[in-house]
Amino acid sequence: MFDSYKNKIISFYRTHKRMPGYQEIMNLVGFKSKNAAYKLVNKLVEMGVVTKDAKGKLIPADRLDEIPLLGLVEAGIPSATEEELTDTLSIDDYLVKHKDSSYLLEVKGDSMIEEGIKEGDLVIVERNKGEPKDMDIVIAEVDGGWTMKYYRKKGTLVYLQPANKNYKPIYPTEELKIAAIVKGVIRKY
Amino acid sequence: MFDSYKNKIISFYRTHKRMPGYQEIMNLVGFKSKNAAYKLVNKLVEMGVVTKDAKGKLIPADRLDEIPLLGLVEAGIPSATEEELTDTLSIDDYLVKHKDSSYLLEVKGDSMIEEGIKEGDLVIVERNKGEPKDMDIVIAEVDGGWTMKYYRKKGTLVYLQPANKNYKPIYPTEELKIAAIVKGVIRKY
DNA sequence: TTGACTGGTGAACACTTGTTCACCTATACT
DNA sequence: AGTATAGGTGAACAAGTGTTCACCAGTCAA
Repeated sequence: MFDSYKNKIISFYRTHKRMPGYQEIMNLVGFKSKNAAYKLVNKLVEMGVVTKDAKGKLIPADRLDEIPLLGLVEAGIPSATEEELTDTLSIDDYLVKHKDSSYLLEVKGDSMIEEGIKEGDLVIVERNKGEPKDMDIVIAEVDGGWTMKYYRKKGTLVYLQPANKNYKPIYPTEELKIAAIVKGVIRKY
Repeated sequence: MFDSYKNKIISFYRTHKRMPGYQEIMNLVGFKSKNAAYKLVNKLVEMGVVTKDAKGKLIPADRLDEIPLLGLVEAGIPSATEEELTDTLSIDDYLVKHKDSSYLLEVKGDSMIEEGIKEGDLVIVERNKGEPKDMDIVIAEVDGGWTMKYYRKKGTLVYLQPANKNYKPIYPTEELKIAAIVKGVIRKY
């Protein structure tokens, strides 16, 4: 009878992509007084489900966008009852630092298979981030086509190395165009 | 002089986690009339940067939370100027279908290395999703500890198979507790 | 029984909301 | 010349915003 209130507000946020106002909360949960909604909200704030900003407007607590991070696989998954999980993580924020210069690319081929990047995976790449370091994974142009490889730099020698024994390193004949540096990998099953 | 307006509103959303009101937009971009903000907003709506809901309130267009999906690695990265990218993707929504039963676990060890899951990766797991299928990757309890393995089911025979030649399959002696099914993998560089 | 909470109603407040209309430039194009 | 047109100001509107105060019905413990 109380978690129900919470869930209604959360699902309002999920569908409307914004927080409800107090009158909207009234209608949402069936109160007849705006103040009842006001008190309900304050309780949700104390619980950390939701936050208010400087103007009192509701903003979603981090937790709504985030997913519980439970720890190591070895530790297993705690029982449903003890929901005292402190650590949560926003996948978006974890993977993407600079939203304006980040892009997703779909992986074709198996040239990075030993790095754990398989065909069909998506890689998050960041553009304009200066010179890559040795062993960074980069998107580079060679012979008019684009590939993903390790960026290798030993002294003045610069080349591209696949993560697959079956392929040979690529020593660029002309200039080596680096389009972006790979910052993350995501795979869906 | 106009993209600057757009960026100010977007960064307001990024920092405040909600859309500004019209008066807030005024102060944000330096207008002296609320109506100027109103017209600006309507232009942004036509551009698809932002949307209005039934009550006229602003809600972020999908694009703000999403990241451009450019296509295959082979296709490379389009030049910065031609920003006509239609396809965008929300990493969160892509990976997480049921937010309430999804959790993140950190991977230890190399037992799934041939599946491209390395130590330090995070896996997104979903709980309570019924019986796993053959070759699903699961979090299971064996001998009092938890591991991640392939769930194998051949007729009545059920066992756990690692994705690493150096390890042997595990044939459960007693009951096999499946805690969750792995739905995704994320890795940050 | 008394008294303290808890959770709700109802009304009031100053302010912000989204929206509309009339007016005022500039600049660009015939 | 004139005349559109894009982009801004200013004022007004009803409705919703967050917040506060007074009040009231139950439940719980002393």
